[in-house]
Amino acid sequence: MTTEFAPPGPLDARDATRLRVLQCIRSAGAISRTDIAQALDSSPATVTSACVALLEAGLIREEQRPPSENVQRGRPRVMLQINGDALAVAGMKVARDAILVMIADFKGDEIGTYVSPLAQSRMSPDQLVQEVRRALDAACAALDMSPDQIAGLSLGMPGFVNGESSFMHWSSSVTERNVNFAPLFRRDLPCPTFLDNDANLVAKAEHLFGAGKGLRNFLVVTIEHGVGMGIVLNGELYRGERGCGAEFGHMKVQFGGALCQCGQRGCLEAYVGDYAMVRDAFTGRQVDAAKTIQDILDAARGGDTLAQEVLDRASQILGVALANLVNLFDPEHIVLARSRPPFDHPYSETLLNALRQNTVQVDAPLPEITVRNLNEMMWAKGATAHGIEMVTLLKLRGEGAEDAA
Amino acid sequence: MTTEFAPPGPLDARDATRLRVLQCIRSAGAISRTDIAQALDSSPATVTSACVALLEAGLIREEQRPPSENVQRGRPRVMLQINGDALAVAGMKVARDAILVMIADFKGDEIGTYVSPLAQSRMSPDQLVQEVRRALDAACAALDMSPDQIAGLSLGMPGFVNGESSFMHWSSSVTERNVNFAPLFRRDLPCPTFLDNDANLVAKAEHLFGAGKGLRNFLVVTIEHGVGMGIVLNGELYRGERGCGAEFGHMKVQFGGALCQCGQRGCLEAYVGDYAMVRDAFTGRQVDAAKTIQDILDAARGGDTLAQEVLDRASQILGVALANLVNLFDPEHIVLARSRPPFDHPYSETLLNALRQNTVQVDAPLPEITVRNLNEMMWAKGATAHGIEMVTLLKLRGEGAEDAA
DNA sequence: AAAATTTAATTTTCTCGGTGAAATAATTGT
DNA sequence: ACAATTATTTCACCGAGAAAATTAAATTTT
Repeated sequence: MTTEFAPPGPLDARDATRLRVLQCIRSAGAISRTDIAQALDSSPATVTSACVALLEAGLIREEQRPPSENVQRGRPRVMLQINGDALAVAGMKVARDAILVMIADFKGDEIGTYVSPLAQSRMSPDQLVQEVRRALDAACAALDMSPDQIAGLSLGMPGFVNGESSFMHWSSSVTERNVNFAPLFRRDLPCPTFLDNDANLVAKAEHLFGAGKGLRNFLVVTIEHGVGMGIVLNGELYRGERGCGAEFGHMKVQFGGALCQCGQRGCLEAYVGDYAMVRDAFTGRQVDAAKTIQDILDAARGGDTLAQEVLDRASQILGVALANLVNLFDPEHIVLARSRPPFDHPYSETLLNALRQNTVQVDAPLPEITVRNLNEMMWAKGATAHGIEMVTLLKLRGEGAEDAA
Repeated sequence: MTTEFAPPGPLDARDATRLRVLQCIRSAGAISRTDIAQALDSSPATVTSACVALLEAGLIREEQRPPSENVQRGRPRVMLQINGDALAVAGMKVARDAILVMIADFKGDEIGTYVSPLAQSRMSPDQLVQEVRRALDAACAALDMSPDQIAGLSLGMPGFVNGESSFMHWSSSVTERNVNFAPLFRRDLPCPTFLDNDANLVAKAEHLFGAGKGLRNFLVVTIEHGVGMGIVLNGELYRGERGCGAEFGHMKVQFGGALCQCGQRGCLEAYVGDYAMVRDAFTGRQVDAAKTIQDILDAARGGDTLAQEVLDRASQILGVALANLVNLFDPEHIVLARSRPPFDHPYSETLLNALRQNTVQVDAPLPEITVRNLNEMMWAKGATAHGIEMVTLLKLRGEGAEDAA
């Protein structure tokens, strides 16, 4: 077992082909060599040799009994599929009060989840890495696994992060700025570890497994306490020049508008983030307990005019902001991802109207909008998707190295 | 002389290396084979063979007298440079009252310009192509050239255009919607002709020859009658899924705000476009003649408070809108391109302040902002840049085909 | 049931772009 | 003139991918 946790660099031509074949199999679920060749527009010979390598590496396997559905003449196709048992990865999300952990197999299927509570919501880098270690060990223990079985760990974190170098410019979870986490990970964690912005990871998950499968240009907008975004352009995650783009939550939608937690005014987040809506809906009222978004939804359903107004305004503002994204990026698809509590019907209706009314008018139809009501674990699941991708690259490079040795 | 005007498709590996070498030479101005090999991280042998092909095709040439500056021991390097005389391209911009033409050599240097007046600002597709033909012939005549000498024509047009297929969804210059210009070009024009959005072409020019040279992520914002944008991401022009993105001018900056020429409210353009500023500065006044932006600038300098306010507000709004772009794209660089009349000092100051105050705070410095005061011909020049790129691709593919024949 | 047919996958042979090593070219320094 | 140095070219080779031929595994026909 190697101990080199270098970030996966560019692949040579051969490994790139193997990766393409692997991704083709992954996105198809089960597919024959012939169909892979057709899908990738390459020769059967190339596919065969790539599959030999992937089979030897244990990353894929042949389906044993094709249920002989549509029986054809000729030699039957052998279906290939991802070998889920090949390895396991851990995906984690640093939230305010806990680290959320999901362990997934190589297929992306959940093996189990775990919530590791945090004493404070802000920590030093060292403390954070220790907490990650603790979370990993506890999750493995709870799932009856050994940490050795984890082939890679992907960590999602709010803030400005350069995912390629594991360098964090700033995060609300960390007391320091400008921290290079790579050496800390190497020192304290038993497996290759990758860091990225949390919304980027959700986008990656949608790209690999979700609504963005196979798409080249799409956006994932996360709406929770704050508002985040992941951008996939030309089939790749777009991170910006310094890893601090995609700050949809801080797009200014009103001059001198509502105060945002970032200290500026008029940010989208200051209108549609959970904290902002709670603030607006309960300002100046006698409130006996801490209120949440759920209380607003309940109040609105119960006929509370102010609550209804707050929801309505938020929907409208979000719709206009999304229209801005459509006008700028012209994406194929937008995924609105939210954990608890889910988007409501009236919410979506107002939103879609505002969207339609504020996009530039073309004959072509609007991009599709998918609303995803998930649970908190969507963040950790996003991280597993990224982890699987990273570990795959390591594996391919690793196998290549073995050949050479 | 071939007559196949097929759009340049993807290149094979060999032509791709030749193209990389050519671009390396172009961006360096003059460079030796050894340095090219180093810059492209490839072997000297590869560079040699690519250069042989490029020299044979006449696209580059060896510099005759290296002025023996820093004399070194050993065999002196032979400097290679683009052969400007290799070919000429025409760049055109469809403006409201004229087609602006620039003829440039293969180096990108201007051979000459020409303005071909238009009777109407909106035409049928056929009429437009005829006008283009007329403009080409007239420009060539004026510059003492034959249209046969033009290796390619690139046409910039406002509106939603798919640059890869020459399909126009909509343009303010054309009376019809959803027109495929490719067959019209083939029918009526004597050389390969390419269509794209005008702002995209300015971005291309900045990328090849201007402030964006060598950059991977940058934006070009054009501010004139309307507001446009070209986006370069990962070193390539980003056009969106359907070719109707980058509509920065129609980003909503105010709910229910000022009326835009697109019919919607609150668009950036409705605050900072020329027409909007003129409208704001002279509404409700006794005006004796048609006013222009220049009149506002003059009035403001002369102490006119309303004019000053209009300028100030436009600067501030543009600054906030640019901050949104920075927050979303995190670019290396933003070019503000404008022809007549130039940005003023106070304009830029207010703008930069608004920009600073509305970008997400990171330790990393803001992207650089270049203000470009150009003349009307910047649009046509942008088109020549694109034309050069397209014709280069044709040439490379063409030479390959000749080899085969 | 054997042979023919059909489709899938593998093996073989070949092509071609790129590379390293060796050769050649064009200088300066002694 | 000759050695040293650096740039470029030539040449033999490698390796990834492709076309063609072969083998494999089924069904259909006879």
